Amino acid sequence: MKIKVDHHSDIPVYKQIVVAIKDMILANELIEGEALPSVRKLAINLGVNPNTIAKVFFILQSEGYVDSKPGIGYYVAKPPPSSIEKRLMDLDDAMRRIILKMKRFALSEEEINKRFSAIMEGVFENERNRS
Amino acid sequence: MKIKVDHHSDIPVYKQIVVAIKDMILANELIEGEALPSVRKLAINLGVNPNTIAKVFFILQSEGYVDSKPGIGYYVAKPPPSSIEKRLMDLDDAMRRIILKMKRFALSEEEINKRFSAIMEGVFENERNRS
Amino acid sequence: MKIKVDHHSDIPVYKQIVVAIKDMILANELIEGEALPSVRKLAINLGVNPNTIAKVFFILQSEGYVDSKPGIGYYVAKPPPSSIEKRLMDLDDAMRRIILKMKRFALSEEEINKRFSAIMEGVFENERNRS
Amino acid sequence: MKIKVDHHSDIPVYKQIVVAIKDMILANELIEGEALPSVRKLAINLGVNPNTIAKVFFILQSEGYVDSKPGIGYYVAKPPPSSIEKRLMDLDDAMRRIILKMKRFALSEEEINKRFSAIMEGVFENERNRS
DNA sequence: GTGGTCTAGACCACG
DNA sequence: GTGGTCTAGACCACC
Repeated sequence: MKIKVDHHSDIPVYKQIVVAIKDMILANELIEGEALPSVRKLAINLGVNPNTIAKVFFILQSEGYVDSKPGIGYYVAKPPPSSIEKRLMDLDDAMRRIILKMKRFALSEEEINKRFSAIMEGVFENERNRS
Repeated sequence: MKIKVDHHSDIPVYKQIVVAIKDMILANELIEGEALPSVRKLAINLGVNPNTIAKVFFILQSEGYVDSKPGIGYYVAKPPPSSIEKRLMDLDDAMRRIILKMKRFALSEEEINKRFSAIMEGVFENERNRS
Repeated sequence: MKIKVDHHSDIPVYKQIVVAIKDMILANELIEGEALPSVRKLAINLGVNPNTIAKVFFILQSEGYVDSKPGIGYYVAKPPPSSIEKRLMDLDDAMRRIILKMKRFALSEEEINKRFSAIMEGVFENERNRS
Repeated sequence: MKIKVDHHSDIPVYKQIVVAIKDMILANELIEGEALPSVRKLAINLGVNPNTIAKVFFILQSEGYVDSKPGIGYYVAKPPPSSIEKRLMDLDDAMRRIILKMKRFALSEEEINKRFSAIMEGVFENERNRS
């Protein structure tokens, strides 16, 4: 399990890991029933304190993303329905905020469209080349 | 000077204010040479401690966005050239990250385009109505 | 870590400590990766408020001299290259200013040389005795 | 009367002006009996507050560098004897401190001598060319 | 324990 | 009035 942790970010480490794992589950990169790494292993793997990972799993469990089998470990649960839609709306909001900032910096509708297209180009170029 | 401060955000108050003022300068909403509100007044205005504002101005000054005349007040300085370009690149990066997340959640290129257009629609509808 | 702090100097305490630590790093008396004393301990050690030390480390970090691992402590970073050269040029400038003052007080080139030699004598006498 | 005032220095403006005028007197650039500019004129000239200049003159007078003729103005007095020697010892001290810093940054006696000579060269080259 | 942030309140120098 | 500094003390997140 590969998660980038930024110790200098304002977002606390445990939150970074929580959303990273949530996103893996929502993106079906972790499938229902799959076992999560042990607290200790993940802690070493990510270079953080085991307490931090324990907190992460506690939060994920309380929000219904994972189940615990005491003495054995944690398993991916079925994510709450509509959680994916909610996540997408958050992304929409984030996108809207960025667009508003660009607009504030005097970028025209056209210029913003151009920037967006350039980024999309970069993100999807691999697929196109492959086909 | 109107700045929204969220005391419950992970981003510390002083940083929220720093970027808010930076963006006002970069967006030319504050123009070079203009006087900023005094530390104490802004502190009362935003409902934070004067020390917090002092820290904000200290950082803005060390980054070259404002200049202080001790005993008189703070003034908007000429922002380092290319700082606006750098800011726009940061926004591009943020947008790219959002797009990648959407893609990861199995949205197709087309679907992402649609979402983006819908947001742009919302942001620019006023202008279009006016014309 | 021994730093002399003069509370009656015009130079603010936090700046005195900043340059003292910077110079230790530039002089390789603190080596890269070495842990610095904790904020609280150094504060007690130097007889100043923890906030003052926090400010010191904040500045040193923003200038790239140290790195923080929140919850663990501060560590000496690799100082920006050429920072030592810049420091030496500052010293040259200071020396030039002194020489100009002496000249202004009607000291001849010869007399200034003599004063300089006398000082050098005092500074390096130990070494010479040893050899 | 030309004095450089640095509003961003840690040394308060009034002190900067005090030593500047003291040095002019010690260097005989202002001679005994000469009239000093009026408080208001000097304030405008240097771009500082008249109160600051008043304080400067007050200090200079209390240290015996100037006399006041109430209702008329300030005049250069005979500087306290040996004040010039004291000033030179201060300069020696400053020079010694610089040399010690250089030594700390691993410069050898030879290297320091070289730097000093280079600076002296620069300071005295005009004279030599003239002769 | 550590760093990071914030508040409250004080004093100084300067305008 | 202004900025600049410092103290005292608190709370949080993280190790």
